[in-house]
Amino acid sequence: MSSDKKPILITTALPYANGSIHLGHMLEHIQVDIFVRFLRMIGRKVYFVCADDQHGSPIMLKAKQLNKTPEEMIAEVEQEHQHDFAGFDISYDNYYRTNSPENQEISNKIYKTLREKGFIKSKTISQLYDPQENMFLPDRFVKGTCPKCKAADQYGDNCEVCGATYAPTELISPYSTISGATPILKESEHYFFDLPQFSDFLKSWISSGTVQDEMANKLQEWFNSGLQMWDISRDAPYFGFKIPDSDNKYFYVWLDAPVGYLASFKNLFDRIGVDFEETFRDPDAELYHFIGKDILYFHTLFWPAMLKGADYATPKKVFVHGYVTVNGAKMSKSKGTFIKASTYLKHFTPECLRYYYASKINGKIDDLDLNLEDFVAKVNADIVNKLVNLASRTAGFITKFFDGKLAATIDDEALYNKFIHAQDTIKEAYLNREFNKVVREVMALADDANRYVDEKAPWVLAKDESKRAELHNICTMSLNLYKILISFVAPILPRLSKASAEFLNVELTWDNLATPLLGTNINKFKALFTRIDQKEVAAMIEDSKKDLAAAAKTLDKKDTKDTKKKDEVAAPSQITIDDFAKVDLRAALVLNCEEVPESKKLLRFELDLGNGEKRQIFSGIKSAYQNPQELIGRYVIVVYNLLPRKMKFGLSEGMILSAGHDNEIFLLSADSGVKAGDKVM
RNA sequence: CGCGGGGUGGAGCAGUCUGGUAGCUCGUCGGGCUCAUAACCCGAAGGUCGUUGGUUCAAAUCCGGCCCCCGCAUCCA
Repeated sequence: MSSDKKPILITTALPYANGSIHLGHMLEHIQVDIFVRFLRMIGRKVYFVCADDQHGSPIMLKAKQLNKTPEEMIAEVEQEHQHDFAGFDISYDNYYRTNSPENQEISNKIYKTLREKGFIKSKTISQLYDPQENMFLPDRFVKGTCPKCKAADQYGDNCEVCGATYAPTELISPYSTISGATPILKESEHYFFDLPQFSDFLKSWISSGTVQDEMANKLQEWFNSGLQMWDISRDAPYFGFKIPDSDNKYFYVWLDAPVGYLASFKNLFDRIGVDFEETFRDPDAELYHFIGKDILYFHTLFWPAMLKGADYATPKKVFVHGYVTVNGAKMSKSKGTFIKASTYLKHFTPECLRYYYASKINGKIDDLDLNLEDFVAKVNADIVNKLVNLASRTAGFITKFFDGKLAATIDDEALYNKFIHAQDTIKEAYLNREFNKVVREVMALADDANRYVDEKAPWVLAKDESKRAELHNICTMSLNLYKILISFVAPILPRLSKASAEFLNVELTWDNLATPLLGTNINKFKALFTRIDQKEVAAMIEDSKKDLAAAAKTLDKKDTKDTKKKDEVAAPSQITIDDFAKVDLRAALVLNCEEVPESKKLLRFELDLGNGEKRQIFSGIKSAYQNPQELIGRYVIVVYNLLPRKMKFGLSEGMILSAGHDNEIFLLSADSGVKAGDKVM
């Protein structure tokens, strides 16, 4: 951390205006907030900004689905996002948006500069085009049959069955996932950012300590395979900024998204009278980005190259962190561990999660496991039993016997000094973003403090009138230790520290850390932190399940709507007997059937297809069969010659016929007399 | 050989860079205390530090092989 005079410019990654904030996002925002609050506490000037990322095809399409304009939708989402972050006490100096005049202005300026300097090339490319929706299709909106293994319904870029990668144009019988229409090839002129020209610059930029060591290999991999030209334009219709001097071309969302950082700073600076250009033209500007490991590519290649090319300051640090897992596994919607920020806040105060995350944040890129049992234990044990207990167990004496006034001396200088000296270790840990060290250190000290109280046994002294002075000193000492500890964790627990400051009648700053509270008055002690209960965790999980079930329902509705539309377009066509003969249907005996715990729809079947042949098939009918074991022994009808499909939970070798409506789907079964392996005719 | 992270008493983690008696919190058991939000203090049990080979007087720590887990490939037949 250099040059103490310069303000530090800090960002969190911009959440996409396509969904809600969840506990994964919160890891980043809480982490940065703690860092920022600490920097402010030691007197550093910090500007901390974020924004919503609001452009791109997914936004446009989702808004359409919801029957809203993109502008309406992003405004609503932005409000929800801001509300969630505020609920966690994230102390941004500004939360802005990419769909803003500032962002357009800066994006254009950067683009024009890059163009003037010869970093923008144009090239005509052929791309799949949806003739019905009149739009070019991004890879993820094209599906078709894999050219290698002939598996059906594969995405435009790679096959999930055989793992092959290919261009969307190679798909056999491709279709648009938006309209269902068959895409056609259409030519279009695109603009490219000439990233390879920045190869040398990027290598030295990365090796100058801007990213953690762990990421070096990953980046090296990209250099080894050679940097590619980056397509920064998209054809209309597109929700974004029109490219200057172009006809119907728009900036790709990832071009203007990081510029959104600058836009947010500019919006803030214009309001508070800081010179934006001067700040960001200064090559020594202390610009720090915090990001998840998924968007490393954009932040360590394109973004610094763009800034360099446009003569802006490049980031000094890009801090990469891992993901949140819950109870050791990826967040899962069906398990209810995909927890939205707003859902969490209905059950717990932000402090609990802030503390838990802090206790595990180590500045590395490891994934962080939110173990819900551990969460409850740690919050209660550390915050309530140790830390707050220190105040709680001695404050009463001060109020009762000394009218709320603290004694005039520190009882145990050595112990007091030990606490004061810990500040160096703690400061260093904060600056290295090793909040887990901060927490460990503070808890070790809290143990010391509780031990001190125990040894001095103030409750014994309280019974002896002649020992009033001693009692006074001990309780004063204890509260002073509490004051130091609570100052140490103030960036992590802003609410508790605020309440404690009111209780102690003092302002908690880093500067007055070593100044003991002597002879001053404290206020009557009230419970500063409420213990949490495992039951509340269970309630939160239930809430998450409900929440997402509701979301799934509305989505399903939308899907049915879309399907209907599709059906109207492609009128029910008739097939020949030959077409039907291609489908090999057979009866099968259910040998075993069980739930797939991680899935919200699937059951796993083990089937006997006759002649000793056994198969595993997944079927999405969980909703109608709460007790899958009851299906064992039944005969079902199976599409025998369907290509196997690799699913998240294993290989599905065929398809079980079923029929249904809404979300309820029921098995078709065979009448008695049928044997496993019998053909349907 | 895609990349990265990890495997330390029942659970969650520190220690690994800079080899030198294996540590913290929770949980369990026993004891103490009763000021405190069923909180606090003391003690005990429990680990061949994934596995295997090597370097070394000495390896959780350094080097090589192997095994397992997780994330990046988003719930879908």
